Amino acid sequence: MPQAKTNLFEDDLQELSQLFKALGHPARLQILKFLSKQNTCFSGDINDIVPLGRTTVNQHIAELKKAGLIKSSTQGTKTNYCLNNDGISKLNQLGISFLSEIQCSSCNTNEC
Amino acid sequence: MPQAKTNLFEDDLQELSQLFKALGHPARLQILKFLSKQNTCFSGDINDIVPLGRTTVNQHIAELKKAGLIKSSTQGTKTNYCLNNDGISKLNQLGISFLSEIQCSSCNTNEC
DNA sequence: TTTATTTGGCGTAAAAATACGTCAAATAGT
DNA sequence: ACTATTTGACGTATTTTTACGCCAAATAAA
Repeated sequence: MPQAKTNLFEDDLQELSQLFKALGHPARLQILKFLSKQNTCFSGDINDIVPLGRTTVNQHIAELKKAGLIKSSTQGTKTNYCLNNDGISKLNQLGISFLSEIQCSSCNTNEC
Repeated sequence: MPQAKTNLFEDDLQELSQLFKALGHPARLQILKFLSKQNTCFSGDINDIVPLGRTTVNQHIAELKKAGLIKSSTQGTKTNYCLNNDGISKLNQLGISFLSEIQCSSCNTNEC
């Protein structure tokens, strides 16, 4: 049985630091910023704007997803990524103004 | 000559992600929070409150220092650490409310 | 049905972060 | 002068992160 990994730190610190960690890479900030501009949820050609290989970008995307900051839906071969209000609202609650502009209108409706 | 390491990302993204990265570990958040409570700048027995070995804590302290979020001064064998308004104000500008309470009154005067 | 696109998954190399132990210097206390 | 404290510095083992290349599945296009 995999041990429950005792938390050395209080849960809120743990959670908060996870959020900050997710923001701790320029590529990921760039992706979030980009997604916030495309108020129509855009596909994974985030690749075109991030100066890194596709695989690497995918990894960063996966991390943002894991952190609950973005989500995805598939349309054919393409995948649409958009901001996840669940996570973004956490940031807003923290008052992170850098991302205050981040509100994807078409997200969290049903379009993506 | 060590090459100037071309920046793949825009400077503001780079700088911002560095800040977030510094906040991306529970121990470092704990330290910042602790320092904000001790409005009298307190010494390096941050060790007592962080559930990690002394050397490790020192490393985290060093990172916070590198990020410009804290600073230190020596008194005898002891070292006083306190928040560095230079860095903290950056956070405040970002609107990070978690740390809004962080204002070390006696810091940045001359007491530490 | 072939062929091209778009992705996710897997493996992996290199670098960075994390967590310590040990040691040595500075200084405070006896 | 000797001893104990408090630190920073150094080395190092592990783990994570970062960055890719390659392959395979799904679907769109020819």
